[in-house]
Amino acid sequence: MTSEPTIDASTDVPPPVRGRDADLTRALLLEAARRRFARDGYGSTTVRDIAADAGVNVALINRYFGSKEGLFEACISRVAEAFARPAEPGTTVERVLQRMIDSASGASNGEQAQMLLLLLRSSGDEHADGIRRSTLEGFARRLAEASGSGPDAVDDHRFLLRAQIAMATALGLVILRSSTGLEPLTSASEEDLAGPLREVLTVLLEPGATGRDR
Amino acid sequence: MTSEPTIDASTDVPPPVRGRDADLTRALLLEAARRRFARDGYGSTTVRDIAADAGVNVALINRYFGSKEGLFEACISRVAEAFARPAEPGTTVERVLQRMIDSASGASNGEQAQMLLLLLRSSGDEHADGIRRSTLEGFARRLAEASGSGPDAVDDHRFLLRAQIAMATALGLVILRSSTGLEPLTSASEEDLAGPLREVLTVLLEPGATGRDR
DNA sequence: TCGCTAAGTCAGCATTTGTTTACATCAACG
DNA sequence: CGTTGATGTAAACAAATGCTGACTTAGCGA
Repeated sequence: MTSEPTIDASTDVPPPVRGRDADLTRALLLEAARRRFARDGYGSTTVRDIAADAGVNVALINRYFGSKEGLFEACISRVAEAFARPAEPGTTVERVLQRMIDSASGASNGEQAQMLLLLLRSSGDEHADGIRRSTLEGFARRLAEASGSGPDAVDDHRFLLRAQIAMATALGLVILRSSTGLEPLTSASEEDLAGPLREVLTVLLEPGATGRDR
Repeated sequence: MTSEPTIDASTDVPPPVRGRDADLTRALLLEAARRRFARDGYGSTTVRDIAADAGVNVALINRYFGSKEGLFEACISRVAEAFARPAEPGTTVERVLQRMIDSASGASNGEQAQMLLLLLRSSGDEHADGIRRSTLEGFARRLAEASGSGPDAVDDHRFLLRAQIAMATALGLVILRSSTGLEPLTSASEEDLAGPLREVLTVLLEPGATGRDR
């Protein structure tokens, strides 16, 4: 996301607007913060780190986001928004499953992984934690619904639990790959991971998969 | 931070007059530190927090462990030791599997969960991170060996990858239960979790399970 | 009882960290 | 031009934090 001036002198009106742009500054701060918070956690990240990464003055964090926690909450909200978007009823198990596989087996420092990691970071602020939890619960609920959770309450509960375990697998995978340099997991290719992951998620989410013994 | 004895001048005896015992002090510090580090992470934990939890003077952290990082490393080493212990060759898949299920589905703030969480925390110190990684890799290797990894190198690699994915599931579960208050996962009983967890781990670790999915 | 050493306490230090305040600079507009 | 409001910069402050050194005290053997 390096700012690219891209000189287009052909157009007459728009001057090469580079320099003062509050929206761009906000975006740069948000991206730098997301990366830092996801990688190092809230407590280990300083506002000066973020500002330096974004190439922006430290004071602007407080100007645009009120406080460090405000910036963190803005990051969380963005992730929540991204996760809440594709809640269409037409989603099949296969779709969601493939999406999870992509997220978990993609680049360990990719945007998807960053967002997942961010959902596990806490600043101690209740509001941010609330957004975090409701985002995770919402995703799990959609997952359970897509996996065929019926009107039966008991089965509903069981499906929800299984969906959350599926989420745990994806999250654990991302963490293990990014936070620790565990090998061969970290260097594993997407194809290497897709197979086993699909098996696991299928067992958890496919209604009739494997004998539900005992 | 919270709940300190404050002033109880009325009571005659009860000031917990713990005699001078360096070993006990060290143990108290280690336990408090483990809990704090596991729950809040390294950066969000202050030495004053730990000392207060342990009911011990702050300066003793530096006396007995050199520094905050030294204390963290001591915690990590203890966890590593605990994880390296039962590496007997007689371990069957079922044994390790049951152990993972117990760890992941037990109390979300139990000792087992705390140790797992600690393995995901980083202080940024290379030495501690090395211990962390080698501990995780060692556990995964033993898991792969127990699951029947043969002399074939390719299969070995596949088994190892699957073992690490299994670890990711257990770790993700612990994180999701302790760090976020995700429901119903957090309040789920051990029996609720054991079933699905066993299915997942079996699919990953049982040698002939790959073709299992109907 | 004395004296010594380990264990523990206390106050403060140097630095970091989040935040604020005052100032500088740029762009638009009369 | 000069003004004005938005944007960015620099310095500094107060609190927090890790750590240190001097001091006190308990335990214990001579």
